[in-house]
Amino acid sequence: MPGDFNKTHNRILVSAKENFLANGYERANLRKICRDAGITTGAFYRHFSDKEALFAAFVEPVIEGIRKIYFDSQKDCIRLFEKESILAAYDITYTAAASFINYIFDNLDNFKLLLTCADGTKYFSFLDDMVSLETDEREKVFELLSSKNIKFNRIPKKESHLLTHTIFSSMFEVATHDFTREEALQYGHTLSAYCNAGWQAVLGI
Amino acid sequence: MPGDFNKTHNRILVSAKENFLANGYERANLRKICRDAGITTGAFYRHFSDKEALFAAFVEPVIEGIRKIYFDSQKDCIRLFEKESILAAYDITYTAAASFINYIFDNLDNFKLLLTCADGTKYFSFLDDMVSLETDEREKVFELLSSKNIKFNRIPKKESHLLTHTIFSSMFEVATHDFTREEALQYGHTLSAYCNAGWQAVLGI
Amino acid sequence: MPGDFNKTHNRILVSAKENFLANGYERANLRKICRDAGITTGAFYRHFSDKEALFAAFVEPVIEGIRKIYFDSQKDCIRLFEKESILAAYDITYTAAASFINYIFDNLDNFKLLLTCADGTKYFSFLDDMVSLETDEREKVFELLSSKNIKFNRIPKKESHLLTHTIFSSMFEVATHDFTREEALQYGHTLSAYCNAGWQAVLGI
Amino acid sequence: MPGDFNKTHNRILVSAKENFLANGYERANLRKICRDAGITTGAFYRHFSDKEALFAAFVEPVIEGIRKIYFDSQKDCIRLFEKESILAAYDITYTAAASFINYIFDNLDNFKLLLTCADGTKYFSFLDDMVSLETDEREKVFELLSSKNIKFNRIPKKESHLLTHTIFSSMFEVATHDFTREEALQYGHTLSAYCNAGWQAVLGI
DNA sequence: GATGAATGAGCCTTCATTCAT
DNA sequence: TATGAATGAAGGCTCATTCAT
Repeated sequence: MPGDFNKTHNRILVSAKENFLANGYERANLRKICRDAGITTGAFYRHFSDKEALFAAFVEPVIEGIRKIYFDSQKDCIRLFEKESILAAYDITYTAAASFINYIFDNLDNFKLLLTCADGTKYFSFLDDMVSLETDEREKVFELLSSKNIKFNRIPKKESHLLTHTIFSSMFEVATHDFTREEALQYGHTLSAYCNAGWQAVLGI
Repeated sequence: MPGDFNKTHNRILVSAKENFLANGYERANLRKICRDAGITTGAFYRHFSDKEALFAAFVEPVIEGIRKIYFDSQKDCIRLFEKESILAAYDITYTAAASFINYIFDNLDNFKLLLTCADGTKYFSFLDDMVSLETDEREKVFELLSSKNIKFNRIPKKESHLLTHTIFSSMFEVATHDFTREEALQYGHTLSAYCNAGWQAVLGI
Repeated sequence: MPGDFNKTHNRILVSAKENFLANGYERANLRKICRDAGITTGAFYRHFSDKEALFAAFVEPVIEGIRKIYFDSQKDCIRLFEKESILAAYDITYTAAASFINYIFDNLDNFKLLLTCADGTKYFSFLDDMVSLETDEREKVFELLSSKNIKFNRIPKKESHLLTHTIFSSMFEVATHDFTREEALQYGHTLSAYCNAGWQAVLGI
Repeated sequence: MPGDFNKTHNRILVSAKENFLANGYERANLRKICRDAGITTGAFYRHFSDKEALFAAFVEPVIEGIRKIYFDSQKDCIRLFEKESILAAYDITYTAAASFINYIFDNLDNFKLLLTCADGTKYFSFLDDMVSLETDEREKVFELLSSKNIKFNRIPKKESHLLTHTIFSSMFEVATHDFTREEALQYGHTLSAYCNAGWQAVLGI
């Protein structure tokens, strides 16, 4: 048996995805994953260094991916805000939301794993990490506004964090609530409107 | 030591809370909980029928409590909406948020357990259950609006569910982000403003 | 609470009988027995030295009783055989069976305990002990027959033991197969006929 | 030691047989069984799904086997009885007993386990199940006799059950009373004679 | 390179009995 | 004398990982 490395590798991934999705990282049984993949446990360790590395294979690429999308849209946002106006920045959230959602749907299962099955791995705080990222950016925007002498109701960073959590958690949840891509994109629009209105009400701008 | 039931019981609770908070329900080790409480594992079972019952002792009372508060404020909301106007109903969200947050802070650790350590117990879906409750109520309000011939942009139930998730998850998160009660109450106000504006934008009323 | 010793003692017995009958000696839970009896485990040890002593309270008297009945009927049997004939001895088995069965029904629950719930106690071999007793007696009868020059087909002691087992086990089983006393007595007659015919066929007398 | 599956498997079986025979199913300690087999408890579960499955490995094959033998000899018996006479049917019991006893001796330890160590498993009622089987068959024979207008003393089913118990229990007991195969076969003959005479006496035919 | 048997610490739970109060 | 909390060893079972072959 020449054991086509790639074929085996893929069979492991297929089996692992199924098992992780069904039971979560911790409750998923590595030996069952191997059994379902038609390999031995020993063979597994030729493909992945351990259970967490297997999980990482699904999750790390999309973390990278979504962060890249985030940073890009963040840059756009800042640029727009500086060159044009807050309103333009608000406007761009619709596009940003669509980018996010499209990327999520391009990698749907991986996001399901990341968002609902990561308990017990180092990725458990993914969402909160994204939120922290955005909260920090938002603080910078607040500084910018202040430096431009634009009056607004500055809220504590803690509040900003939780309000931000709102957007991200809600956007990612389309992955876990059986939305089609179309429904999700539609929802992205609704969510942007909702959040933009919310921020305007809270900040006064 | 002849054993004072209440003292031991409390020591178990203290130790359990610590361990559950630190590791989550499943990873928490019952024997360590006992060791930390200064008793043997055998003694434990005089106090609780099993590990899940121990967890339930923290969590069940506050589930009951918060549901009661929810239903009460829901009734108020409907009454106001019917007797007066939507705006009055929007207004009441500030009070409702305060009630929630106060209750959460009256039972802070229990909510931390419920919200972040319940994986592996039957309480894991608490938040989503609350959201489903509220989503159903919201559907009823939509019907009411329709029956009153009030024009609004009715959104799909799925979207409503996720938007609703936003509020609850955000409110409960004050329990897990080291807010003081005052900060939390202040945030409750902000969140209400944010969400009210959001809903108005989305529904068009 | 003056704690009427006898009342408590009886409550323990009632509870124990129920629990032993339902689960057998080993699987019966002493703390449940105490709970059902409305006493504490500590109090129990004032009444019985341990779990086995509690079981013995049911079982030892009837072991004594049935052995006495056995020895009495055995004596009668020998006497008859010596004074009269083998046939007379065969005849007396009908009376002996009736004595046994009546005694069993006078102490029905105790025999159920002894016969079906004694696993894990020193009484587990009660039936076999009875059989051994009778087998030894039968050997003596065989000697007697030989000494009288009565010809018969002497069978190995081992066979005698198993054949004897037949009678005892079958007789005791009326206790555990929901016979009424009348049905059992009737069966006792049938069984005697069956066994007498059997022995005659086997021994040739 | 890289582990030879079959060797280990056999070591487990050897150790398990010893421990089950010595202590019965429930009191046998799985960890001791493993220790005696020279493996860890974890290794055990590669070979058997649980403790009961280990016990079943001994016992299930011989339950199947003895039932097959029973049904075969039952068929022969009915055929003979219909084609020839009751007497022929009585005659065949000698052969049937020999078949049983030979099969028992071909699987001696397994029958010891089944007959004396099965308490706490689902096989505890094996003997009674066999008896019920035979009692039902006997009822059919009674019907047949009636339909042929053969006069006989029909006894209650309850009595028939207990009388039948006699044969089976006695036959199986050769497994647990240190008979050699020859002694047992000899005893099988005696027992058949005994029971045939018994039934003739009781039924009047 | 692949196998798969073995590891071994870990898990929650049970229970007859003891003994300070 | 009665209480009942506590003992503590034992029970069956799980599982990611290792390593001789």
